[in-house]
Amino acid sequence: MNLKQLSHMLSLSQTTVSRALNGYPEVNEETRRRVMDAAKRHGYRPNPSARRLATGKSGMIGYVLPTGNAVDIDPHFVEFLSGLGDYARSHELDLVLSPADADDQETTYRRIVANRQVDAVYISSPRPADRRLALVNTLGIPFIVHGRSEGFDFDYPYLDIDNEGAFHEAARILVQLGHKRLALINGDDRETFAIHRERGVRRALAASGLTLGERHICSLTMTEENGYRAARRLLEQSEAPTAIVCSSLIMALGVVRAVRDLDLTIPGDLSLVAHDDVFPWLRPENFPVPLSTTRSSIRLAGARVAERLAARISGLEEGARGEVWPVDLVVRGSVAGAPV
Amino acid sequence: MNLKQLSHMLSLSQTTVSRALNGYPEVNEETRRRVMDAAKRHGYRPNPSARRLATGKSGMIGYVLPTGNAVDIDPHFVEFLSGLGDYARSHELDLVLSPADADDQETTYRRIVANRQVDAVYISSPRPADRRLALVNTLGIPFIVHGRSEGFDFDYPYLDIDNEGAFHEAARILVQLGHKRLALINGDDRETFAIHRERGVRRALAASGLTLGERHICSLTMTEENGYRAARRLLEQSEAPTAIVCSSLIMALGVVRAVRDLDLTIPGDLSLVAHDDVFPWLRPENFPVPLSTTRSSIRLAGARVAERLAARISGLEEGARGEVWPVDLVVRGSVAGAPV
DNA sequence: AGAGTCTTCCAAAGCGCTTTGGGTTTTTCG
DNA sequence: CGAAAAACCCAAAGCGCTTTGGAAGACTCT
Repeated sequence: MNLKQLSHMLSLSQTTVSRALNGYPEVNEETRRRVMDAAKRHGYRPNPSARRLATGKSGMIGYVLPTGNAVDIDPHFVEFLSGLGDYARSHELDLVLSPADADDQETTYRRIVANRQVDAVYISSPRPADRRLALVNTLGIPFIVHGRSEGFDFDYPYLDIDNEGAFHEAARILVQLGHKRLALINGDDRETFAIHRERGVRRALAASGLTLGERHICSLTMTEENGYRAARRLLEQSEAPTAIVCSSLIMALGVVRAVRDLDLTIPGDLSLVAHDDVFPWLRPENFPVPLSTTRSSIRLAGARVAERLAARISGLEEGARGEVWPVDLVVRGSVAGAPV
Repeated sequence: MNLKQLSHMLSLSQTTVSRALNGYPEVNEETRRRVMDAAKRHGYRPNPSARRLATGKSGMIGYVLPTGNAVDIDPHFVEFLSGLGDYARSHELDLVLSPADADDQETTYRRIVANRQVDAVYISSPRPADRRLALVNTLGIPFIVHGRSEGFDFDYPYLDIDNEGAFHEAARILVQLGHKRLALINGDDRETFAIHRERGVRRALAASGLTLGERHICSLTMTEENGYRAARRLLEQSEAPTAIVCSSLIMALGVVRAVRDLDLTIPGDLSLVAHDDVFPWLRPENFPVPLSTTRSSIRLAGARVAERLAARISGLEEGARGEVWPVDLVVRGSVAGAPV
């Protein structure tokens, strides 16, 4: 059932039927009703390929997926996706993942824009002066960044959590509890979120005249193994920290294991706070010692990004509005006063 | 730069240029070279929307993503995606995720097929007599199932691992080590993989005249917390198992925690084997006691599914070939003889 | 040399929709 | 009551590609 058949069936022109269906004003309400009705009754759905060719709009949002043999997709991605998908579903938006060589994403961005494959894109895990941002900005496709970049002379729309504030707060509490030697187990410090977190910790320490020593900071991809290694390295040195702030729950698993291997205890010998993105399958309250966390649902972020993307596509949102979400600090058993 | 311009520029008809570019035989090799050359030089890329409208092919593969407020996307998904994306990239295939109400995926399948949005789809986490399978089969779109269903009177193409064999082997080893009371902590037993795993364990036990008691089997979604709960329930009963076979590494985390809470040890009091899908961020050899596993890379499966999907799209693969991958049993420190 | 066969190319007809640029009616209003 | 303005509808021209159905010329074969 296509437009031609439908319009013939109604003894109307394709123009009128099309207009009626798309809500244009120059059609009699009575006629519109007739058309809508017939369309529904016959299950008419405009062919998206045709519509696309005619309008250039695809009704899809895009994401360039960095791939490669040595490239691992962040497990956070799937949670973000849950939220995104949840919103997208209710608005009949599809998501197209365009896999790209992790070292050359530009080609792919250019392709999907040139081909008008998607109406908007989102960018995640941005770095300072991230080239993807500059690119997408000049290409002129609607976009939203999940996270933040830095060092651009233009503004851009983004959704981020207050990483600096969260880690500032976590560190502040620890300092208040008497800890003088804090350590930070961070994610890859080429990414902005990690930089912000470090900044937050440093600022909290500085407020009490403390510093974050070179040997008290680790930046690694967020795996259990790296958490373990970092913790071993930190805890086996002479000036071992009495508190650790950790960028991920998965790394925290490794920290806990290291602490055990070293016959230390939490929170007796070490206080631990980690960031929790809220995975359904791993919850901080279920750690051997309930884990204090800075918490922010990455899933909600996904839904919000989708929402804003949809708004930008339909022209409801304009400009370069940045949105920063506050982060909860949830104190559980893993923090205590500094050992004497 | 479109076809019209290019062909005008070459003083050829659009027909000829199109044919030259798409490798049709009825064009002079000399001419073809000229065309190809000019196309490359001017960076001509056929408009996919137009091509789509004309051919009905989209160059994309689809996946219907079950979503909903209470629906969590399996963290395995992201690993599978890594593999899929890795292959897709090298073949300029995009993946479109169509979010659907988890309770009504049929509508979405019908839509993407009717709209010819994708050239093929894959289906994951199938259940026995899975309706999606029957649907997709009648709709006539190329597809591949990752996993297996059961109870259909038609064959279908799939890629699965030998879940039954893997768990049979794991249980067999444990029995050989003298264990008489085995337990199984399984995933959601409405899914085929879980059924197969249970079958494997039962078969191994039966071979030695043992059985898997009602109280020695748990089927839950694969979270750390559920692993913990299941283990507690199993280990606190009178006829506590001396060995557990567990369907996921994430659940195994919970098992380990439970064992500790109960002041038991692995492998002294309990032997443990889990299935490992090979996550980059959580490795069995890094468990407190290195974990024995049945191992199969879900990422490789993703790549293979993409490969076969591509083959089916281009007509290189036909029929309903099923492919079952063997699973490695990797024995590490977490298994030992049954306690006396 | 004429008939038949390849080879090489083309004009034009789709694919199914949106949108432009008018035409008719009908309504409004001085 | 006649003219200007709305209201309503249509034919046809795209969007950019693929593919059908030939046509023209070059080659082969008897």
